[in-house]
Amino acid sequence: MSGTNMGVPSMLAHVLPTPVPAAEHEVCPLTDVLRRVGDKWSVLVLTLLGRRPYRYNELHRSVPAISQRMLTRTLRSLETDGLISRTVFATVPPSVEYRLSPLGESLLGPLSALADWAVQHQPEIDRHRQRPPSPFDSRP
Amino acid sequence: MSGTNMGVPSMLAHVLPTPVPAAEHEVCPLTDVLRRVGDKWSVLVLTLLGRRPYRYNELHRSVPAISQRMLTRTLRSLETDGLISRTVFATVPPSVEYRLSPLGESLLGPLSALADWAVQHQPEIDRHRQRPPSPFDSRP
DNA sequence: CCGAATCCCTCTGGATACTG
DNA sequence: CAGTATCCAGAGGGATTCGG
Repeated sequence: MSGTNMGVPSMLAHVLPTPVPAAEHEVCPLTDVLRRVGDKWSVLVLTLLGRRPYRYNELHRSVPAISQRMLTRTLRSLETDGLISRTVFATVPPSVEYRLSPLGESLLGPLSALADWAVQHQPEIDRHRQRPPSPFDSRP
Repeated sequence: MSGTNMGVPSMLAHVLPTPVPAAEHEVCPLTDVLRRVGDKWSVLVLTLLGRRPYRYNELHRSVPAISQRMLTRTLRSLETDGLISRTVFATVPPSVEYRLSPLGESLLGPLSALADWAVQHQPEIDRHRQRPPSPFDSRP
């Protein structure tokens, strides 16, 4: 699945219709996914659910920093996109189980590849960020 | 490079210190990259620069929908993180060339894998999104 | 040609309080 | 237990204008 790196150039060709993408608001599927899971909490939740199913408060305890509001919103949107499933058990008190859908599981692979890249190159990125505005790289 | 899917669970383990990540504002390297490149224009610019170097107005012509302000901002931040390089040629009129850095090129691989996933599964996601709030999946 | 500066609007996300 | 409802601050992003 495109795992083998065949040389870098134009590997993203299929998401760039033409050299000049033309139309108004580009709907790039890649950017769509990036923004989808690029919010503050989705990756964290997906990663936890990648291990095992969780119940709502169980997730909340595992990620104390998230507010109830944002946890709910994150779970709802992940469910809306079909990345996770939500099952209500009509017990007393009620319990709700969240788990990764097959679609969500299939996303973990590519995400993991990106995560590998991230941890590997973060030092280099950080070095660049802390570098002052650069004394201007110009050539006559 | 983690391309082979070894069974889904805990593939992102290295970005999850413990089951309970603890501290205040989690600094997840993966989320950091996702947000970095998940803005509106970065992927598009990176993809173009993945083909060949571009000059400023050349990029602007290739992506008419982007404002000068956002193009500049996008290029600046990509440069700040070391993903692209900026070279000023002191000609008249002046010209500025942007090109992918080696770091930027190394990112295209993982991004491309995610792009493949995106185009492959987008129909399924769209089907889910258009599905009404679901008649409640509950079990006693 | 390659930007910087300003204004303004929207969307994200946090705090807090309340409910079936 | 598993959420909703409100309010509010800050970042993202567009339009427009000006400058070296």
